[in-house]
Amino acid sequence: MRLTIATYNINSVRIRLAEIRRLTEAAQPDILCLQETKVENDLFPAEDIKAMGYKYIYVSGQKSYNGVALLSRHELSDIVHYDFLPGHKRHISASLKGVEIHNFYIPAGGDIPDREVNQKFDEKLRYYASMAEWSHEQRKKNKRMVMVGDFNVAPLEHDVWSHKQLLKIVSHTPIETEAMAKLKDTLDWVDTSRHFVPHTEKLYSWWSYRNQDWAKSNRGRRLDHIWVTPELAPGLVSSQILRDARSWDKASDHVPVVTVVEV
DNA sequence: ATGGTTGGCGCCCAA
Repeated sequence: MRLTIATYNINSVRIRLAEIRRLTEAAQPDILCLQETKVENDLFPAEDIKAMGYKYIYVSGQKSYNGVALLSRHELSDIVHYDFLPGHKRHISASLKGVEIHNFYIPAGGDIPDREVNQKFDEKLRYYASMAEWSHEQRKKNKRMVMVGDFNVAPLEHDVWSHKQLLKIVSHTPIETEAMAKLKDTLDWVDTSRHFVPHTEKLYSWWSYRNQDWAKSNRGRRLDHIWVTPELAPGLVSSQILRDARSWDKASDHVPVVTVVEV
């Protein structure tokens, strides 16, 4: 079976329905993983999403902040919510044809890259440590897995517009990129975007709202990721970052990442 | 070096 999986930080699901529709028409994902839905479960716009062809909807939401969702054309099983940071709805997972799909919204970490003075930065690093511990445990299960989401870290030199200028900026500090590398090593996760694009080429999935002309300044970062376990890598067909989505009407500051894999 | 914008909520917080 050929599976198309997309991840999209939509920064409020209720005001971004037109953008979700555009993505579903452009990429036709089987499974669409959303982050920052910013809505409680009973207020989730399920009927609008179902009208786009996503009959199966699984959500873990809260008021105002965070919130994740899995939208699927196929019925999923084994819905699980991890609670790595109590009170924050940042994870939902499910299975399809023996493949586990995990959707994460990893904490952004605030502005100051010092865990002693910034509790949010400490929470982010602890979140990564919890994920690494969890991922390491999965070795025993020997399961095919996909992990997607807004990981809020741009790991490589060319995942940011200026490596040198961002080394002290949260999302690209060495302590964060090392935490992500440690997580990646636990299961030898394959970064599907970089599987198809050389590490020497600039690649971004997020551009700040605070730039007057995002395309002209092009100060992007690659914060959104789709990883697969090694046994799925031979089945990878394509992976694309939908840069054009940044110029859609009422765009999110993130754009979707879409990976096609034979499972 | 600083500030810039967006969304949700409600006169500020998080990103």
